[in-house]
Amino acid sequence: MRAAMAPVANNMSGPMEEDSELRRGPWTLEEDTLLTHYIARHGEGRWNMLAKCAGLKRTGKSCRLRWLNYLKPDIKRGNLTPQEQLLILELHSKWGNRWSKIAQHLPGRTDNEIKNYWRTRVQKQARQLNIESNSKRFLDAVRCFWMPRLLQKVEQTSSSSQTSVPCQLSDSTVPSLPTLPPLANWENSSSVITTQQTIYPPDFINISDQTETPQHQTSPNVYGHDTYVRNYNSSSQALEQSYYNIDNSTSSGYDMEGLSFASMSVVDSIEGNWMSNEMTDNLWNMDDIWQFRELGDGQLESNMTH
DNA sequence: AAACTTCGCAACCGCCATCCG
DNA sequence: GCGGATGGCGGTTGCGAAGTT
Repeated sequence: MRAAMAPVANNMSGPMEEDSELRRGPWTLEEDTLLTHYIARHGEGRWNMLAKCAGLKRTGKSCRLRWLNYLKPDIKRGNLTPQEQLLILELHSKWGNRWSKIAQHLPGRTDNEIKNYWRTRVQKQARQLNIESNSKRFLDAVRCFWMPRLLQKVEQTSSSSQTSVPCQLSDSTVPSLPTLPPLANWENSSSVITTQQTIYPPDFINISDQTETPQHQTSPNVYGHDTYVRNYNSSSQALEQSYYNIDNSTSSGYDMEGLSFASMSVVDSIEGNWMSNEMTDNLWNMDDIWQFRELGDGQLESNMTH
């Protein structure tokens, strides 16, 4: 789909006549062709000059953006795969809104696309949960629920179709398992959850930028990837036990600083729900596994239980 | 089927850093 | 060292499509 901003010419006149010829809004096929051909011959860079020499009535900035976000041959189009989504979540937890840096780890994806994904999908979930999307509560929820599910989805995808994993993850860019816990706050809360020391295997991932200190330091490696996945692929009960010492018998749920998920048995429902999804469904998002409704006084209940 | 709402995303804007004469 | 040009980045806008009422 193309956004169809009306082509607007600057309505300046007189001395600024040259500016008035500058086009804005959606690019035409002709413009795309001009830009593509020019870059094919002369390469990119010097965008203002490039725009003039190519005969484009566009700013250099506009040309650069059009090329980088749309025309460049290695741009990957289509829905983000679970792998890519997982990677985005992981990297965002490390680097925040540094979209271009995150995009460097997703070949063929642009910072703009990732930014849009975050705003339209991730922040939407935060809104639905009535949590600030950059709050610790939301990040914890993402780590503890969304990312593990994504990981399992990744596993299912890769095992069911070994032929193509759209996201070409190198060893250095394999997504880490959720940077789970900052769990300190959980332990300090009245949560019925007590956490085990390590919830994910840092070794699974090795995001290349080793010079940066993750926002949330990880625990020593305990699980290998296989173990981690096995835990997920085993019964959800075992899953719960392996990740959280959840006392299902004594509580209908747990309270995460006011974020009350319904009983953790919701995991069963959640899995049942998205395990049944078509593996070929590329447009897989959090909605599939993470649907809550408000119960009032800030409490949330998963729709999966219904 | 029409009106309305929400979603997805391309494109723009403004700020900042770097380059270069 | 200075200042303009350029490039890069994150935030925001606005429109058509899709979905809902």
